[in-house]
Amino acid sequence: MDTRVAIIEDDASIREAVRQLIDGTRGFRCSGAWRTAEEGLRSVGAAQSDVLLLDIHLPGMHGTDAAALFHAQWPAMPIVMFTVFEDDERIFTSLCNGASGYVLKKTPPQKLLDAIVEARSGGAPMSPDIARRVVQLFRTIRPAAAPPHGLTPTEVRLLGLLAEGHSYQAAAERMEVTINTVRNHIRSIYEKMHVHSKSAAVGKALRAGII
Amino acid sequence: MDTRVAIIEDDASIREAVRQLIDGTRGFRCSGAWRTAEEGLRSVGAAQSDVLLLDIHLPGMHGTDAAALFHAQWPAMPIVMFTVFEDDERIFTSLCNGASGYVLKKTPPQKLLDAIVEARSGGAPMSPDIARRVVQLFRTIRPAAAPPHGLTPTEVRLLGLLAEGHSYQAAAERMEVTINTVRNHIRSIYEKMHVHSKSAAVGKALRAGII
DNA sequence: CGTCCTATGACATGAACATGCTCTTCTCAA
DNA sequence: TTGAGAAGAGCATGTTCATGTCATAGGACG
Repeated sequence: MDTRVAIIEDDASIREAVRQLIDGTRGFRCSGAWRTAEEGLRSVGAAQSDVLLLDIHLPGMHGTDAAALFHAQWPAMPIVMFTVFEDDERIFTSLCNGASGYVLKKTPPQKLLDAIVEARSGGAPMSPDIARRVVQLFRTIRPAAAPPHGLTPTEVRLLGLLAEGHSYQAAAERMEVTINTVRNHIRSIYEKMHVHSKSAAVGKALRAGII
Repeated sequence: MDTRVAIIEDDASIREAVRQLIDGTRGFRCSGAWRTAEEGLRSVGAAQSDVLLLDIHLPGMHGTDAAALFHAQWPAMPIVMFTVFEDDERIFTSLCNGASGYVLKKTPPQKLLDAIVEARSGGAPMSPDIARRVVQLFRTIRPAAAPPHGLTPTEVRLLGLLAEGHSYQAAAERMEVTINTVRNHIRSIYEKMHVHSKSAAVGKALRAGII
């Protein structure tokens, strides 16, 4: 299954260039490209995207704010900020608002594709400069460390999809496995978390900061 | 000029393997390899290293604590944690203590060399899993502004019970109403929240800070 | 004084879930 | 190199859920 990428970018030439890069690469497909966050918010859900590329400087709502709305509505869809800005404020806000990656527009095409793949597989793609700043920002803050949960990455991803409201069948399609495999993962999640229902697992996972 | 790498790692076989990897690669040179942080602290300065590879599980002082001492004494020398641990606590402590990278021991040799180069050039090399965790830690410090949700107190209470894993029947008993009433409340919760399942409602409610 | 909203209760039915088994493949550490 | 653990896949069975439709009673509001 192709990786479906949605793009929100106001500069038409950049937008089309990225779209062509994505549609022109095996294994990738552009599921939609919009000029503003507002337009994307109305359409990106229907587009069933795996990853969202989100510009920051947009007409209307800023990308940093839009990230929060997209993340609230589709928490399982990784958001990769795609911008020229590399100031701490925007990086910090974006990541706090739910973005999972942050790549600069000067990133070469292949690296951008790598970042999309990394984001889809649950990673956190960042341009080197950004990664450095993130680590530096880290030293200035004190987030609460989550306790170890013993869940595998697959199980965490599945939990995320369940929290979004997916059925077993829908989650299986997203994860590209059969429903039986999903059942088994759920089974081990329940064992590890000591729960016996989807909603209990989702509740516990969110409160524990696992997802 | 070669990139001079110092290693602190208690496992002799790993230590020697890394030393050979580094010394066997053009452009890299091992400037020293020690078994404990204490030994390293006495020698690494003289060794004039560009990058320090620091294990966490060490006899004597832990790598996470040692990072603070190394960073205080040689602030310009990037420290890359090199470990099997990927729990939030150790990641968090290491980065706060001055480490600028965090790579897992399962990292393939070429990637490890890449990480060293990236660290030397001011970057923040991190294994994909680690980068993901770092970004997730960021999200925990988001100041959540609770938007109005339109749910009645009864509905919120019911949502709380569902999030704890109660079934309709169990929730009905807790609320001292019949299961049919619970069904009807759930129905209006779903309408207001635009969801169609318990887990979706619980997921959305927790992320929105309703419960 | 109607009427909108909330809370309450009921019945029915098809879909989704929870959990009991068995099985293969792969990786990694002992 | 063997064995444990994780991921993946399948099947069966009983339970719970999601949603349709219908109904009564008490506040709130203009």
